[in-house]
Amino acid sequence: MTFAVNLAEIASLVGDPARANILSALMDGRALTATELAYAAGVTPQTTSGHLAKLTDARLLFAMRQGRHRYYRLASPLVAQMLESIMAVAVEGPPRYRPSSKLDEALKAARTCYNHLAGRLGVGIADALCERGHLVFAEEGGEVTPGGLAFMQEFGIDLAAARRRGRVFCRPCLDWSERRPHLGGALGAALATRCFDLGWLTRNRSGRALAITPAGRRGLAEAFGLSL
Amino acid sequence: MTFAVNLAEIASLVGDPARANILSALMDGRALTATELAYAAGVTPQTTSGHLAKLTDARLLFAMRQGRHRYYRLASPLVAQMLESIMAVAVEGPPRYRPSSKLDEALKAARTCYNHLAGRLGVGIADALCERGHLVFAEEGGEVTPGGLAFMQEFGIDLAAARRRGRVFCRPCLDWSERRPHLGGALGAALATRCFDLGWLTRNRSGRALAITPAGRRGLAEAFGLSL
DNA sequence: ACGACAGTACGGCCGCCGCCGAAATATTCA
DNA sequence: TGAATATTTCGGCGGCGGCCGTACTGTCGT
Repeated sequence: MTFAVNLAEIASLVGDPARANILSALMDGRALTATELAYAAGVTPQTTSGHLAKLTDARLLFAMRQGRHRYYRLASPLVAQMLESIMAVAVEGPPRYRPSSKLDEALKAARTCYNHLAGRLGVGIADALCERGHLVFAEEGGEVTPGGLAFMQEFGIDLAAARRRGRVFCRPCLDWSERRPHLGGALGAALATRCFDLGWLTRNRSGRALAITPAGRRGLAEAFGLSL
Repeated sequence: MTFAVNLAEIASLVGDPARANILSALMDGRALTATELAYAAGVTPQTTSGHLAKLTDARLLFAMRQGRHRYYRLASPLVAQMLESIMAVAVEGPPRYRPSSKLDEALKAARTCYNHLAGRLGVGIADALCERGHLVFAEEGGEVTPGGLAFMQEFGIDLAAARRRGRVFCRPCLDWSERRPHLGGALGAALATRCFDLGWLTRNRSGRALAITPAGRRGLAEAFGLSL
């Protein structure tokens, strides 16, 4: 049962609260320093250092030195996908007492998921795209229609660059707060990037929650018919 | 950080070797008794009982009494998907010494993945379907073409019943041994069931590995052009 | 060169949790 | 009813592993 051994090994790495916090903080695809992660994990830097070493050894994280800092990021989209799928199970979990903090509320509204948009915003955009026939999620995996490609192009997305990334182009990604799919993959990432470039969305400092700017409010309403 | 707490909670449940063995044994979607799972986990029934209680409390497993037996199965396809995604990360993992046992070899050749086909067999079938234009996995999620639907119908699959299941109809599922997608979702399950019904495949006792019958060898060659 | 800061080893403490043996409860079969 | 089997509960043992304090190695700025 060598496979199950590996299964347990990876899962137990995620299974520690401090490490789960670290991974969770990296879910937006950014790279953070060891000290920042120590703060996110809620333990001392020494302890964090040990955790980071374990996660890096297991190839869940990738570290790059830059001066006297060490930036850590998730090793691959596969890792982000794994964390998402665990989240999806976790929120379905036992009917426990679940006090929803203000932070959680912000996360539910709009956040990044690895590098694409999630939360009510992400699902809303996906819904709008589906409704207009730009995207088909219906019963199968997901596909962009020719009309959808044209729409994306006009929206300012470099489709050729997105395809070149080597990642899955269009992936439905189960949103753990909305329990419905939003747009992932390279296209989802490109769409998110474009929204940032347009100044429609800004990252909350130290968090995955996103804020929608006034311009974003207008733009999203016009482009996708969203009223937020 | 209430979300990360749940993340760690679920992951740590999977992170114990005994429990990972249990979950792994249930990955084929069947329901097994506590004693069978004790054997699979490699621990005594008492210990297993404790593990099963934890997994059931967390809604990873679902238990149903039947006489003096208690049958346990995965609580939902979501759980199976989570386990798959952890596996996917695990096999990409560190370049450790990985002795491939005979059992592993059998698993790599053909196995069930929750309730559809995986391993070289599963990937081979998916490839054949793609090659003939019955299925499109290329860059996006995955979709069955009209021709594919007709093929499935002719193959003896009740498409209406498959659609009614409430599950995703056609899902690409990353094969952790082949590292390429095979056919999952309700359609994948229906296809697997049909192969069993035709007597092409038989389950290995106490395991997810599958054996291909002589009739199966002929049938798979004829229907999908597979030479195994 | 020196101090400040980021990050990393080392050592010891402590608590959680998995493990089993023994025994209790439940259900079937004779 | 009584024996057999399936499963659970309880109690105690043992070890792994996370935690921090202390101390060491780099790297930057002045």
